[in-house]
Amino acid sequence: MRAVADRVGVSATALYHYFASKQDLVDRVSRRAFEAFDEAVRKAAEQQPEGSIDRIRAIGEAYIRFAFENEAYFRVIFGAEAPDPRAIEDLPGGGGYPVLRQAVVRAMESGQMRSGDPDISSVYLWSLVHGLVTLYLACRIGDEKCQNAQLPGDPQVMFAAFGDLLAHGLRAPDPKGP
Amino acid sequence: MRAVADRVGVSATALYHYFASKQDLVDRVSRRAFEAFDEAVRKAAEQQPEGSIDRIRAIGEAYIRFAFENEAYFRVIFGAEAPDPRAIEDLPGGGGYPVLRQAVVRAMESGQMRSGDPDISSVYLWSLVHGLVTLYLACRIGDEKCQNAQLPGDPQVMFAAFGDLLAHGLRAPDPKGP
DNA sequence: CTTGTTAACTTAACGCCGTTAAGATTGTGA
DNA sequence: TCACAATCTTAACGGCGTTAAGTTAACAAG
Repeated sequence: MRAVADRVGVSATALYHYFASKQDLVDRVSRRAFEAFDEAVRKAAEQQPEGSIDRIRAIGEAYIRFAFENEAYFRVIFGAEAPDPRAIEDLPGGGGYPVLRQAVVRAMESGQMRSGDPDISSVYLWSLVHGLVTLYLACRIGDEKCQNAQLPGDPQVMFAAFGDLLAHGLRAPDPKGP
Repeated sequence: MRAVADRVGVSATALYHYFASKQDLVDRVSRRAFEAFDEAVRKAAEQQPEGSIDRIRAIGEAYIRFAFENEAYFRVIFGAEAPDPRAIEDLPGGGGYPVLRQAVVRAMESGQMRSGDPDISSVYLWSLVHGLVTLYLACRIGDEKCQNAQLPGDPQVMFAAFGDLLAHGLRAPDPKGP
């Protein structure tokens, strides 16, 4: 609080006229973070045709881009400093999930994506990208410090490398045909 | 430190004969957490045949199980309170990655998994499961508080629901055949 | 048995933190 | 002009991680 107050040029206690507590201040910053995050994902999605796989890819890329260009924001959103977990759904944008889900539904309707429960597929994609981001933030895969230095250091590159697995799965094709 | 000291029945400053600082204490606890995590994943893997898809599935299930049965440990391992990110690779077990990678290599050799860069496939799986866990820890998907209450509240169930997507991918099969 | 040494532990205190209490200053509408 | 609310200040409280200095217990060497 004292540091924030200094930056604003005010005494620390003055902040308590605007924020009930430090947690309240953090919560309100994190709400802004959610808005920025949601906007970034939404804008990226809109630049690709509805119902396309490209749109889903663009959402994933925007997710990753935002996380690394606004690492502090991303940590506020999904880190341990975040407010009560349950609150996330109440925040603007719902963590980007609704945009993704909508894109998945449309892609299924257009026939570009295999149809099924859109929530399962959406959470699948969401988990994959979110996990990729948090692993890269936690572990710096591909760094010289890392035992897997042969891996791409750029999560976007890694995400691109996922393309084939995402599209066709991990299982070896049945030699007798599907 | 004072709380820990109370639990041990000792004054807070006495701890500084065993730990250089609070961070040092946390680091040493987190090293234990890594060991427990690695052991849980390794044991689960060993109960399934080498080179099988089941072994890979078991690793994923163990990852999820550990995270939820030892949530505090998991947060220490992957949370923001963790020590310097780069250190993760130096810790025992490497966050479970080597076990997974080995299982993937074997599954490719046995022909059960489509062959390719084992690191890409391993990080793919790792990201998926890790993301699933962190999303469930952060957002409690499927809670009554959540807008997606129709989703399974149990991450293991969700993971099981991923099976088909993992195996065959998201893309609609080409009507003209592969 | 004494003595010196070392490990284990204590109390007192420092500086920092979030926060509260009480009062001062300032601008505004009647 | 005066009351009032908004805005901001200083002083201080209790809690934190941590340091300094001193005390106690155990034990090997003479």
